[in-house]
Amino acid sequence: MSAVSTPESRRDQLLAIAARLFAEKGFKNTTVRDIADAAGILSGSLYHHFDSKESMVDEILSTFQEALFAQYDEILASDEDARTKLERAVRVSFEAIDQHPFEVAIYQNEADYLGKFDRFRYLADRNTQSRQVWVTLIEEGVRTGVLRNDLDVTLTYRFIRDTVWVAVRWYRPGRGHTHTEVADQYVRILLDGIST
Amino acid sequence: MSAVSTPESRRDQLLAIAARLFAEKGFKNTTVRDIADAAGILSGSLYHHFDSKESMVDEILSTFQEALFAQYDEILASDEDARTKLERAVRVSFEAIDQHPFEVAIYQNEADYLGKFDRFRYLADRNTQSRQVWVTLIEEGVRTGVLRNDLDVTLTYRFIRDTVWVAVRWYRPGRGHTHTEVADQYVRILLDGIST
DNA sequence: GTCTATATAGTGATAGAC
DNA sequence: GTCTATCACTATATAGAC
Repeated sequence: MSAVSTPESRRDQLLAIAARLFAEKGFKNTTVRDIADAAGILSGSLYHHFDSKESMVDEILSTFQEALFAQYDEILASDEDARTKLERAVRVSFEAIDQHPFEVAIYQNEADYLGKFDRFRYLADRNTQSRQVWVTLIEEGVRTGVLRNDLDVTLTYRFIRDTVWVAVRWYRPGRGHTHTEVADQYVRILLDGIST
Repeated sequence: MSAVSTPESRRDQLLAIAARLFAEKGFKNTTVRDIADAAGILSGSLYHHFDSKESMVDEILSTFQEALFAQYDEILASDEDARTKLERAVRVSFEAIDQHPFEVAIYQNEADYLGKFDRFRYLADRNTQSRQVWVTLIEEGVRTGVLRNDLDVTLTYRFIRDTVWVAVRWYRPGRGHTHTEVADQYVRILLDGIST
C-alpha cells in the first residue's frame, strides 16, 4: 500500500457519494436513505461510519476548506506583485472548482444557512478569512498602482469573490473549456473589461 | 387577481411571508408551520388559501418571472445601441434585486433543483429565454464594435448573468449603497475592468 | 378565515444479530 | 461492515366545527 495508490477507505467512498448528492440535490433534500441507496447499503449501516448526516457534511466542508485556505495563505505570503497574487488567487479558486466541484457547490449553497448553527460556526469564520485575503490583495493592488484607485474595495471584493465561485453552477470538469481556460477569460474580463 | 388600488389580500400577505422565509432558510428548510407561525395562524389554516407548500413557491416564482421578462422584452425591442441595451438589462436586474430580493433569492437558490420537476419546467424555459436575451445583446455589441471581438460569447454571457444575480446574496435594500450605485460600479467593472 | 383534531408518510437515528 | 427491525419525531395535508 504505497502512499500514492492506497485504496480509498470505505468511509471516504461514502463521503464522496454523500458529497455528490448534497451538491446535486441540496443537503436537506438528500436523505440518509438516498446516500445509502447510492452506496448499495441500507441506511442504518451508514451509522457504523458516521454519527449523523450532519457529521457527514461537516467533515466534507471542513476538510475542503482547510486545504483551500492553506493555498491562499501561501499566495498571501509570497513576494510577487499584487496583480500576480490576485491572478493566482483567482486561478487557485477555479482549480478548486475543477477538482472539488461538489465541495464548492455545497459550500456555496448551504454555508449561509448552516453557518447559523454553532456546529458550523467555522464556516462564518472562514468567510471572514476569505474576505481578508481578497481585500488585502485588492488594497495592495491599488496601493502599488496596478489597480484603479477609484475602485470601491468592498464592492470589488464581492464582485471578484462572487464572480469566481459562482462558476461552480455551470462548470463541469472535462466538458468544454478547461478550468485554466475559464480562469484566463475571467481574469481578462476582470482586469480589462469587455468593452473596446 | 386583486385590482391595483385594493389593499393587499390575505393571500398576498401570506405569500409575502412565505417568500421571506423561503429566501432566508430555503424552501425545504421552511415548514408550513414556520409560515403559519409567522402569519399568526395555525398550519392547517394555510390550506384554506393554498393547495400546498409547492403551490406557494410556484406562484411566487412565476409571478415574479413574468414581470421581469416583460422588462427584458421591452429592452430587446428598443432601438438603442447595443451598449446602452446591455447596460439597461444590467440595471433592470439590479432593480429587481432591490425590489424583489426574496423572489430573486428563491429563484437563485431553488430553480436548479425545482426545475427538474414537471411542475416547474417553466423555470428551465425561462432560463433558456434569459440566455437568449443576454447572448443577443452581447453578439450585437460585438457586431457593432462596442464590445471586444475576442470575447467567448458563452463565457461572457455566464459571467454577466452570474455577476448580476449573485449580488442578491449580499445586497440589502436601504443599507449601504443604493441599487443604482451598485449597478454603476458593476457596469463600470464589467465594461472597463479593474486594472489601470 | 381560522381552529381542532388527526390521517399519512417520511426521516434521522438506534440496538442487536450476522 | 452490513442487515433486520423499529422507534421517535417531524412534515405535509385533510375534514369538519366555529
